[in-house]
Parts: sequence; structure tokens; C-alpha cells
Amino acid sequence: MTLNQGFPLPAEPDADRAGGKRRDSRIQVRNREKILAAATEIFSMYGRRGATLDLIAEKAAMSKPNLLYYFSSKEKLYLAVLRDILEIWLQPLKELDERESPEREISAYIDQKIRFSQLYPTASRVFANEIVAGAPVLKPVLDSYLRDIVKKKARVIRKWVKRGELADVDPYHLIMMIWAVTQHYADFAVQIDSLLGKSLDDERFYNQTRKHIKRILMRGILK
Amino acid sequence: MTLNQGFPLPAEPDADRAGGKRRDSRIQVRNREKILAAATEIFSMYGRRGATLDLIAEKAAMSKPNLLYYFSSKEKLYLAVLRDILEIWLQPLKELDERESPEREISAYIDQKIRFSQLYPTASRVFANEIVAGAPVLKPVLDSYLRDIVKKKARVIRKWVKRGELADVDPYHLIMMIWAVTQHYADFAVQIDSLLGKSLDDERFYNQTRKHIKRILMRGILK
DNA sequence: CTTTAATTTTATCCTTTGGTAAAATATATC
DNA sequence: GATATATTTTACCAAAGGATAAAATTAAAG
Repeated sequence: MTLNQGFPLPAEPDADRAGGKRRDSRIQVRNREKILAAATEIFSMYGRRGATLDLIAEKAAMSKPNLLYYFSSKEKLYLAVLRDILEIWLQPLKELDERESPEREISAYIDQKIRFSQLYPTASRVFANEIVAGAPVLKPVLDSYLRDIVKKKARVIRKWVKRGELADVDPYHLIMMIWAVTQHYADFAVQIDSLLGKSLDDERFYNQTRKHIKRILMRGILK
Repeated sequence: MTLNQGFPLPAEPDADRAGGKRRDSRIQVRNREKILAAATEIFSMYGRRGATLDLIAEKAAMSKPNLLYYFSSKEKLYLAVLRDILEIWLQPLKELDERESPEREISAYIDQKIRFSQLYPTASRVFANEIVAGAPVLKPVLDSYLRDIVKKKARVIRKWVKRGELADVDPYHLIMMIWAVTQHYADFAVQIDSLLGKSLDDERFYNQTRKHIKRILMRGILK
């Protein structure tokens, strides 16, 4: 679950590792994971500012100073959580390949996005929270890293349009439309539960949702 | 902007009105509006828990005790903000009319939703924040009021499908898809700004967005 | 104008919260 | 098993934050 190689968030030399030599001990790894999991849940519910170390510590079943032993501040912890999320969030987009057909590629992309919503709904919500709040922390990353990747992939989509394999859609709007729809099922899960009593955990509902989204979108954009 | 007649949020007899007789004085109305506007902005950025009365008071250009003179607690203020939002948020859906053609009605619905995103982006974000956080306050409303309205409108859509005026789409998924896409432009505005340097305030971008969403969705669902 | 009620300010309280210091305990290595 | 290092606990602090009390000021009504 530590997918942050080469990730463009300020990498803080080692600032939030415990100081000494014996790094990466079994206990170190286990506790950091426990904390990150707890933090993800709490941040997803209360946001960056509303979340408290007490709540996170409680959920991680350890004392607050103990937690601070692993992550030296709330802000560092929040950053660590975001780092993990953004990387897996972005991965699928990177895989869009112009050499394949748009039908195949976009369909696969939607599949991956909705799967992410199923597997990491709380992570998705932390991310949503950050963006809705105006991306106080992620703004620089959005302005550089994300921007570049999306620009590159917009070019791929534009190529498909030129080749006549896709209706004349705006690449950016298309990408955002896919994001909006797929993430909605994770971010607004409570609402969906209120309306339908269902969640993506339900395998039947998951597949119905997936197919429905794809049917409408693909019909909307294929020639 | 006070659209809360008959609204199903716990209506607190008069709890947050100033006590005496001379209610609804000019100054009373003006200050309550000023506070609600400030609160909407702060809640949209920091969420229900992350927002502070100090920040809201500052934005409303008054002292904290003065603010508390108008809204007796942070929670009451939050509730008042949500009340205003939910009503205008829901209004358009109520207008879906089965006697008209789905083409016309759904198109109009999308128009209204995207207009809401343009006119009240911060309000949209407060709402998004509440839902993403698990609807700690709105859950009961979602479970009853929203549920009923959506159920009713799902029936309308189903009728269109039966009449053969619409492709065989699931009404609930369709409604949520429209919500997801239209709200995305308000809720994730920072992201869009990072990627495109545009916002719905830009009239050209607004119309391009509107048409794009409609083109893809309508193509996706019309027979 | 005076009187009464509404509004605003000042001072203050108590709790929560992020964070630190240092002692205590556990773990690994020789 | 002694020693050094890593981890955890206990006790605490200063600032922030929600809220109240009461005095001071402003506005309305007669």
C-alpha cells in the first residue's frame, strides 16, 4: 500500500520517520499502517481541520503521543495519507494508450475508476474533501503533476477524435465526466445508501452500476 | 433567499431568533443574511467541524458574541445554512413532469442543475462536504424527504422508458449521473481551475460545459 | 426627550486540541 | 543477561474555540 515512489508531494527528507537507526522494523511498519488506516477514516469523516489526533489515535488504538512518535504532526500525517491516495487515484489514467481503440481503453478506464471507488471509498472521500475544501494542500500538485498528465491524455483522446473513432467530444470534459460519475459512488455513498439501500460492496449493485455508467457514456461518445 | 417554508429539518420553535418582540427588523434581517453568507463560505472550506465561529464572525465583520446573538450555537448556524441550501438544491428535481417529453424535461433539468453550480458553488460545496462526511446532520432528511421525492421522479423516468421515449436506463442511476456531473463543476472547481484555468463564472466556459454534458448524456439516453 | 427594548462590546470561562518532556518499559544485539 | 536503542506511557502546557454574563451603546416608540 506504499505507492509513493517518485511522488511529487514535498518529500520531507525523513522528517516523520522515527529518528534512530533501526528503521522499518516490523513494529514500525505495522504501526504506521495502522495509523494511516485510522487517519484515512477520520479525515474522510471530518476533513483535514475537523479531524483530531485524539480521534485518530483512538481509532488506531494507541495513545496520542505514541501516534506523534510515528508522525510528528497532524499536517505530516495528512500529507502522508494524501500521498498514498493520489498515486493510486491517478494510476489508471496514466495507462490510457492511444494505440488501442478508444472503446477498449475508455471502457477499461471506467472499470478501473469504479473499482477504485469500490475498494477505497474512504480514501476517495479524503481526496474529495481536500478538493472541495479548495485543495489547500494539493493545489501545487494539481497545478503541476496532475495538469501535465491530464494534458498528455487529452492529446490521446483528441487523436481518437481526429481518427474518427470517437464522436467530437472535448477531452477535458470527458475525463472530468468520468471522474465525476465514478467517484460519485464513493464520495456520496451515504446518499446512495439512503436512496437505494445499496453500496458498491454489494457485488450485484457494483456490476449493475458499472454497466450502467458504461452503457450511457459509451453510447454518448462513440461514433 | 429564505426558501425554507415547510422544510423538513428540525425547525426549532424559534430557538435562534433574537428573543424580544421587534423581530425581523431591518438590522436583524441584514445581519442574519450577512452571517449566513459568511458561514456558507467558511463551512464550504473547512467543513462543519473544521469551521470556527471566529472565522465566520471575522468574515461577517462582527464579533463572535454578536454572531452568537443571532445564532445561538455553531450547530444551529450550520443547520440554518443547510436548510437554505437543500431547498434550492432540490427544487429543480421536483419540476420533472411526465406529461412533457423526456428530451425536454431532462434537458431542462440538466440546465437547472448546472446553473445552480454556477450561481451557488459554495453552497454546493457545503452540501458536498456534508454528504462526503457521511451526512451526520442530513441523514434523516436523506432517508425520508429526499428518498420520497427521488422515488416519485424515478417513476416518471420509468414511465418514459415504458413509453419508448427513452432508452432502457435505470432511473436512479440516471438521476445520480446527472447530479454527479453537474455538481462536479461546483464541488471540484479548484481542480478544474488547475487543469483548465476556467470556471463556470466564465460565460463561454459555462455554455460549453452545459452543452457538452447535455450532448453526451442525451445521446446516451435517448432512443 | 425620555423610556424601553434591541444590539454590540468587553471580559471571562471551560473544554478541546496539537504538541512536548521526561520517565518507564520493551526489544534487540553483543 | 547487560547494554543500548526503540517504543510507550504519564504528566503537562499553551493556544484555540465554543459559549456565557453583564455592561455599554444604539435604535425605536410614545
